[in-house]
Amino acid sequence: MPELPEVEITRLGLLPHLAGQSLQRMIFRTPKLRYDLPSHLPPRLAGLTLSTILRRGKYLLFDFEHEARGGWLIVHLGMSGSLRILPHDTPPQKHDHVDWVFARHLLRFHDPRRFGAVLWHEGEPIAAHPLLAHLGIEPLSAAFDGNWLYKHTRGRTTPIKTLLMDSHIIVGVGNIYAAESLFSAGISPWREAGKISRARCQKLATAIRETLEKALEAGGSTLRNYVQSNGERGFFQLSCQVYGRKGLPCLRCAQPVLCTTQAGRSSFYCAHCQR
DNA sequence: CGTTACCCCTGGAGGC
DNA sequence: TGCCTCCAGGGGTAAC
Repeated sequence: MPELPEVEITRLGLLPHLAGQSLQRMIFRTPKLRYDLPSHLPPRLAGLTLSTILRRGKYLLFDFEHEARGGWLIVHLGMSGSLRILPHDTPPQKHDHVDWVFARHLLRFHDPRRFGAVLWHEGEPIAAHPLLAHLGIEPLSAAFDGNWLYKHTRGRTTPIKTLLMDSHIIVGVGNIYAAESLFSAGISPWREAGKISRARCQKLATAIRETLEKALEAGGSTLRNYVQSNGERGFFQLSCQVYGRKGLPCLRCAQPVLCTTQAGRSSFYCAHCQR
């Protein structure tokens, strides 16, 4: 479910409630998500204070840096994961896999499909973690623009959509926002990445940035409702131009939106508007 | 090295 | 109502 904007909104939602709080204990109800849980989270994590939460791609990085015995809690939401702040006595429900009991709040990880990841990292800079070390550029960073995209697509024969979703090149762009960005830029998801002109790379880079920022903006409005004792907070739904609209008229030209499969993922696009 | 196939899971939708 | 099949927004890993 979550792409970069949803993960960032999660980070912003958690931060004011957890920063500066000490972790009292952890509760595991599931032996493993993507990775084994207890073996990856040392009990001595309890007692540490959370200083801040960072994000790299779709990974949330909880900074428990504290004198000599600190480290980082790494959380990835996978396809269906979510993190919520809850009152201490909230009974767990189905698929509530992990609790971090802080002094004032409970942080709870919920993930029906269990593709999420929870890991602990210490002893080296967080950027050195094997899952983070080879991640690509942040699409909202100043360094990401048309020139960067042009340079890094040269020589690539893979379809542009596949490249956009490759986290070793660009992080955070998932299936929905890849489709929406390509529609916005008028580029076919099947276009060979290395053959896209500099001008169109510029257009695409802008489209990616604007698509993500628009989603962030939409999510920002839900922040004040972040703390809920029950029910689904639910991720905001960005209204999609092409994603999920197979067979429906293109909102630009009214031709039916197509859906094909690329690298095992569905690709929605308009063959008339996207070349 | 670049690219692709497969796999980890559950739940919801739609067909019969 | 029930059973079956297919599909889902991620991403690491193995294999070519």
